[in-house]
Amino acid sequence: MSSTDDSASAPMTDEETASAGFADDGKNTIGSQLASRLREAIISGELEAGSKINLDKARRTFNVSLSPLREGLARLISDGLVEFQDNRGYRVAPISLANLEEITTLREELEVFALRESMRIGDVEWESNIMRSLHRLNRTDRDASRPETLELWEALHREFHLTLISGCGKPLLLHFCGLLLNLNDRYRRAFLIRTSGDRNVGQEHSEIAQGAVARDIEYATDKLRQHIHRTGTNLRNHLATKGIV
Amino acid sequence: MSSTDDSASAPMTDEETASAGFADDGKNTIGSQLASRLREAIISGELEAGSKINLDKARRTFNVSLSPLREGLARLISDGLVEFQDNRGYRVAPISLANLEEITTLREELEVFALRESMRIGDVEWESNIMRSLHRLNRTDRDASRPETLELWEALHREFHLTLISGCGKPLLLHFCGLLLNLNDRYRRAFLIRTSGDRNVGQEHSEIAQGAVARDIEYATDKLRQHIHRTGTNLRNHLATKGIV
DNA sequence: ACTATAAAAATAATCGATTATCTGTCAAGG
DNA sequence: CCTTGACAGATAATCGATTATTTTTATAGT
Repeated sequence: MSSTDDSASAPMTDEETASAGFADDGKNTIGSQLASRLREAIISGELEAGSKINLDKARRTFNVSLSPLREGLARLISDGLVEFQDNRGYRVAPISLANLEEITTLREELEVFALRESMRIGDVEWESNIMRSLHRLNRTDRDASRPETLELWEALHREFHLTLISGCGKPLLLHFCGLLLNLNDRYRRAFLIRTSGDRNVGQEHSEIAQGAVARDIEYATDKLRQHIHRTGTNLRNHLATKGIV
Repeated sequence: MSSTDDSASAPMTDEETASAGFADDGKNTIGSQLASRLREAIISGELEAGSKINLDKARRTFNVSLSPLREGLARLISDGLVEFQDNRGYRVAPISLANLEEITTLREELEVFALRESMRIGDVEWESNIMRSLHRLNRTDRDASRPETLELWEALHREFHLTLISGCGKPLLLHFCGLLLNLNDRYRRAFLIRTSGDRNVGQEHSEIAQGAVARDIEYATDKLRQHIHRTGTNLRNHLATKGIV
């Protein structure tokens, strides 16, 4: 919980926006910056799942000292992306079929619960945010050939799912869902070059969103559950193809 | 996830058991030891909720250098017991009525789900562990007048609840439940000098355990949910008494 | 008096070097 | 041959000092 996070913040053209005043928000200390860079490196698969993280090598790679490096790695432990053992250092959290299935199951439980709660107590602001996130997401194509497109889509997708459940008024629950989303994204970015042809993900998102703002609890939660489940199934098949147990 | 944890480990008389060989398990590095000590200090209320943690003062108090101190604090962030902000340091996570209610709600959702899963796929080993934990717990009195008794009971209680759901085969879920249990315990130790007179907690635990090993899903999950809910209600009243919002 | 600004103190973050621990290798003994 | 133990190299953990940032205090101007 807490800690200066970022990932899919808000608009902002790109850079530090050297214009108005000074937006102090995000990545300040070296440790924070490293956490972001490492998180991205792990989720994108740049750092191989299960591989050991040599501190000295990493120190040189990122041009930093040990203290902030450890600081950054420590944060990724909270995210479940890095594992640690005393005197034996850090390693990128491994991936497995069982892990993917657990993530999918828990997403079905927690995200659906959070959506239900959001529909129960969410306000108009929440509704509006959903429609905005949906629009942004659906206006962005996920082109496998261009990685930068992919990253943008991932960020917007994550944003959409989090916005959907942001009305639930439960910080801890949102935290858990955010973690699961993170973990799940790693699998998608590693194995899903394209979504399976029989799905229209854009429409799935639209249906969920519309059900949510219409407060049709049964409809919306059903659609969300199916959405999560399908993604899980797809990913499972891709994993199987690559022979991962 | 991961990281060398301890809290309510296993038997062990008390000390490091200077007898047989060398049990390398737990608290090795200074950072790990600190994490344990700090965790205990926070849960027990020794470190006041919401208070700032001055690094320099803490460094002198615990007779350590900054590196391991930060290391230890970083781990407690994962536990949700400490909050952090760039350039502004650490503070003990605050407590509030809303927070307690969320913890209770999530425990009802997650622990009950984990129990259901455990009953579905748990093996005989799991059943046996439950009976053992139950017996240990019920043989231990919770005497408010002696703090050391209290700590032992807390450890066994935590152990019981975790054992109950340990058959679910879902590491992430168990991790979440462990966090929630931690957070919840802080409230109990801070505000529940004695359990309310109209409860027989020992019997509640027995009923849950018996239902679990008998694989009576409806009965066991109902009892667990009620158990968690009652604890939440009790704590809420105590908080209200002390004027905490 | 009240705000705004600047200096000073307190505090957090980082660095480079040192110390402790682990891991693999190789030789001696069985 | 296989196991055991000592050594050496690699790696992680810790320290003390330095640098950067924030917070407080003091000062000047209105």
